[in-house]
Amino acid sequence: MARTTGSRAEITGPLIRDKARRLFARQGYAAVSMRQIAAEVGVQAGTLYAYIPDKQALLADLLESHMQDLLAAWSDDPQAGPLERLERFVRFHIAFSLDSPDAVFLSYMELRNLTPENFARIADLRGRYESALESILRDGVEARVMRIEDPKLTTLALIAMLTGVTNWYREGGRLDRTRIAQIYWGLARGAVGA
Amino acid sequence: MARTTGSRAEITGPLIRDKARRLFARQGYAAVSMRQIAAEVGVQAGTLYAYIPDKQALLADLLESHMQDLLAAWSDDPQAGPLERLERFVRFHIAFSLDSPDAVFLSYMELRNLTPENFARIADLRGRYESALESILRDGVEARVMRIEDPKLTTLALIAMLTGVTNWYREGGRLDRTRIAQIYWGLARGAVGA
DNA sequence: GTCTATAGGCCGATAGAC
DNA sequence: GTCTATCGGCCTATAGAC
Repeated sequence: MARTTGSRAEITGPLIRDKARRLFARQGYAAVSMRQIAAEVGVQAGTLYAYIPDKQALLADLLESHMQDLLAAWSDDPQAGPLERLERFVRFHIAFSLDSPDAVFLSYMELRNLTPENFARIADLRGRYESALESILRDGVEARVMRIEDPKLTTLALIAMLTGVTNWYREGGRLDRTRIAQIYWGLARGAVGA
Repeated sequence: MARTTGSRAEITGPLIRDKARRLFARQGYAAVSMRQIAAEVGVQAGTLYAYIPDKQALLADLLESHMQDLLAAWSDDPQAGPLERLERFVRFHIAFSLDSPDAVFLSYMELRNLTPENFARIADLRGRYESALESILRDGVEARVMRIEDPKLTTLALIAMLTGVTNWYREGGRLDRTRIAQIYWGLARGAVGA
């Protein structure tokens, strides 16, 4: 079966998502036009609509699949002690954030540009991720290896602190990834009173 | 001297800034149109241009005056001990953030939509604020009342953590402001190893 | 699968009346 | 100081050719 001239469907689909993710993260969803995305991909604007229903669906898809990836990649170890589990969470979150800085940045920056239906679905996924950390903190308090005034607020505070890494991290900067993770783990451990 | 019919210059100017700040914070700079701002203010779109040169200048003005306010409001006490100074900084930052959540949110969300010239000016102000915290941390390490692996990274981490309060705080929520400040101070104190 | 062309609309900003 | 009217441009999304 002959291929249509110029057909590159196998790469165009993922490429649209990659380029859109990058542009949305750098300029913001509303500031990026479909023409810009198309130009980065190397197709005409109309072609994008063979892959996505509309711009909103593209954003929702990027955010939802990021949250799904994040949840799928995280696995708690209920056998381990709370401090060990927290350390794993911190290192996991930092590593994931540094591997996918655009997706992470986007996912906590562009929730407000989702339609209510899309927002609800993605906020629910985010809530599950937060719960994963919160349960570690509650177990740590119960086991008396952590001192935490308010586990819910501490969860949000720790995630905000860790996610902040995407605001300043640049490849080849002063600190390497292992060192950064080490420093953040020290901060988190201290914050929970361990 | 008779007033021009409908003239309300004394309130229109500040009102434009107030409404723009709110809209930019909620929807993002690029997603808000001048017509939307004008509608909120209660004037026609053209009228806005009697007060501001263009949309970009409006954003830059909001961000710059916020940073100026922040810097003017913060006063360190070099006589006090590092821990006392850190506590004051944490409580100040939380109080300021809860008093002006839109401005704070905007100022760390919309830097990317500034022109390079505006960005440089405002990033410099932000840098001064970060330096205020960093010098406290360095003094704390020197006085051996804090244990910090990397004062620069810790500065950014703490500010990200504290500023995160604008992401979830709602008036009349579960925790009151004093309680929130108390909890964050506990987290910060632990994070710096005190 | 991708293109060209375009519809229909909203955008930022300006000109000039009152 | 504010209005109305409008310019020129860019936007999302679609239609139809190849």
